[in-house]
Amino acid sequence: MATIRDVAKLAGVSVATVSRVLNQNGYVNEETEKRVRQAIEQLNYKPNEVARTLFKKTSKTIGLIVPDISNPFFPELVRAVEDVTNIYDYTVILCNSDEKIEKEKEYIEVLKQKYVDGIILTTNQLELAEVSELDVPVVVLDRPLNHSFPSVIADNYGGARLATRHLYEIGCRRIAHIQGPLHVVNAVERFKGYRDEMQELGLWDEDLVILGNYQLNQTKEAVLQALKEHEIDGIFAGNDVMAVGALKAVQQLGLRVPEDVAIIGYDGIPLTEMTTPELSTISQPIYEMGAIAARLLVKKIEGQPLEQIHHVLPVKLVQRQSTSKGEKK
Amino acid sequence: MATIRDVAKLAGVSVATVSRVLNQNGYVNEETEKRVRQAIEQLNYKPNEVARTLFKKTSKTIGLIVPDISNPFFPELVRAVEDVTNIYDYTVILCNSDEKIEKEKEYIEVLKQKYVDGIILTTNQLELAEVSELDVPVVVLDRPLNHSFPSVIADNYGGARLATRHLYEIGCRRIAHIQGPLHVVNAVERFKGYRDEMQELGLWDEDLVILGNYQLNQTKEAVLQALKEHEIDGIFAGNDVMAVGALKAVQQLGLRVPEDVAIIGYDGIPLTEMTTPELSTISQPIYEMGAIAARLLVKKIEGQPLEQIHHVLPVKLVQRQSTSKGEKK
DNA sequence: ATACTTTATGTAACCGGTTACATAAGATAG
DNA sequence: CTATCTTATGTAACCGGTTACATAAAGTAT
Repeated sequence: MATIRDVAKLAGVSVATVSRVLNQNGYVNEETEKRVRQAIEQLNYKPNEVARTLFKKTSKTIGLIVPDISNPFFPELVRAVEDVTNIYDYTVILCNSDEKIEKEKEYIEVLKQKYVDGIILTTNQLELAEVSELDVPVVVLDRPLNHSFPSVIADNYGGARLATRHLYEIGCRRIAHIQGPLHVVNAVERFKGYRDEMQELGLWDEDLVILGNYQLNQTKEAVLQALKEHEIDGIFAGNDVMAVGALKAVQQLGLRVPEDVAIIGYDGIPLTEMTTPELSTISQPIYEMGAIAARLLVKKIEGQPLEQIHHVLPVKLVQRQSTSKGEKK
Repeated sequence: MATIRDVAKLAGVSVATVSRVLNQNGYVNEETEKRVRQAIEQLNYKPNEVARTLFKKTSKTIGLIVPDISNPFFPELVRAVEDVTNIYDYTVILCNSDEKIEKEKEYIEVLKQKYVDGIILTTNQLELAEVSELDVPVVVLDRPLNHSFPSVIADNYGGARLATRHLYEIGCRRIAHIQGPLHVVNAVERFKGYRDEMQELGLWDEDLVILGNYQLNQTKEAVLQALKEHEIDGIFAGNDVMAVGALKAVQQLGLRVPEDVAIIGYDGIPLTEMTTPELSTISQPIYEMGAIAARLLVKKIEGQPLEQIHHVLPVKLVQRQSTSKGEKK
């Protein structure tokens, strides 16, 4: 691997001049520049990014901490972050935290030691104190953390009300909710939206709340149980995977979707189009969320002012077969 | 941020001694070590990984190039790589190539400039010449590239024969194959397995080969077309997503799965359990593939000998409802 | 003609670690 | 008692870039 000193020697100039050519700053004579570029070409010289990082304290790398890339909600988010940061020449270090605070802390430490320029965090557990100690730019994605960092989230509460109301409007009156893990802020927000809407509709009944863990099988079992114990004609699942679990349970009991039990999920991942019947869902602008977070982070890194710190993106109802009963209004 | 010199000053020793304490090499007096550790504690000193990288030329970082993390086959693979490399204290830079040779080359260049210790490549387009110029350890994952690098792949050819034979055994005689993109080596291997098995069974008919692009909608359209033009009672799809496309097409025509048309996919992603009927598939040990590749890479980086360079993992038939016709044998 | 600005280039310190080499005291061997 | 080894520590070069500062020639204003 050729170094800048090799180039300098070959071109008959000092390293400073080569550096000036590379970075296009300072004064360099046209002739000299040509010679330097030739030397670079000839040696196939590529500047060492690590040396540059050490001096400049900026690595053109960002950290992205997600709970689990295998959760089908995240790949698209990650992809968006990668796409956008790449435009600005950043690479992405991917970290899976499994929602474990210990892993998050460890990763943050490692990322700092590697001089990442910024971090996008998808978490809801890290304490304000911990995170604000960070001296790197941070953007919080998908989970409201607190108000000191720029954030990008979707309207969980509103989406939940929308889903609940939709089930009501197609005729459901005994609407159950499969709630996600209680330690996940978004799951709680969605629950609140459901609860408030149900109360407003005068349909609230706490027996209709089913606890899920965002996984297929556990949800299916929980829903089987619930369907046996309570009368239910609509299910609002806290995410799409749990909606599939509900679908499986309903079908297993020989009930029809949506005629006997209508189902709506949450997130709008591609999976919802693959089931039979296709699942209605509250669709979040997943890619856009990632893209906006990435843009915010880049701006923050580059010291540009942010016009808007907190972004709450709208969600939208996507009605498919699982809530299309014809006209039972 | 405290540096090693700050620590040295506070502890009243030289930087060399601090370095010795940190790296546990060379001689250090017990008393001295205690003082140094105290100083480290007091200053909350964390060694600067970049400076270390510059000198040691190893970054404890690897690059992972995949076609597209949004393709549901890859998240689990990525997760496995992350899990395993993390055990050995590596972090992972994730790169999406979209199977574009230009992006791959760019990423490889950037990764090298960042002194990554190794690269895991999921590609089949990069020429031998290009890749062997790399002076970093490389492991090829999921796609056979050539024989100069360690590789981890699953038995695509065998899996395809298995799938085809399975359809035959449950009574199908007009077995179509949805082939993946022709530039993807795996897709071609699967096609060959299908073709050879069909020929051996005396059922080969080239009209039964449908070209898919690994996507849902295009596949569905192609299958609708094929079902109208040809008699078909079994479909072997080149991946699971295309199997869902086939399922949609069959159902849209009012045909029953598996009674009228049996369907089997390939990959074994979680999606296959979420459809109705659940999809039979050829299951690849996805997580294991990623884990093995990661272990190979770490070994290569650390200069350990590899007992085995090329790993071809077995696949297995997972029979579910989409190929369970009762006993029409 | 003098003073100041612009252009052009080089020297060397710096970023924050690691380590080869030098030095020296105490332990052990012959 | 001297030679050699082990233990302990420091000095300074090094990794490969960037840049402050110095120097000087050429251009421009007064």
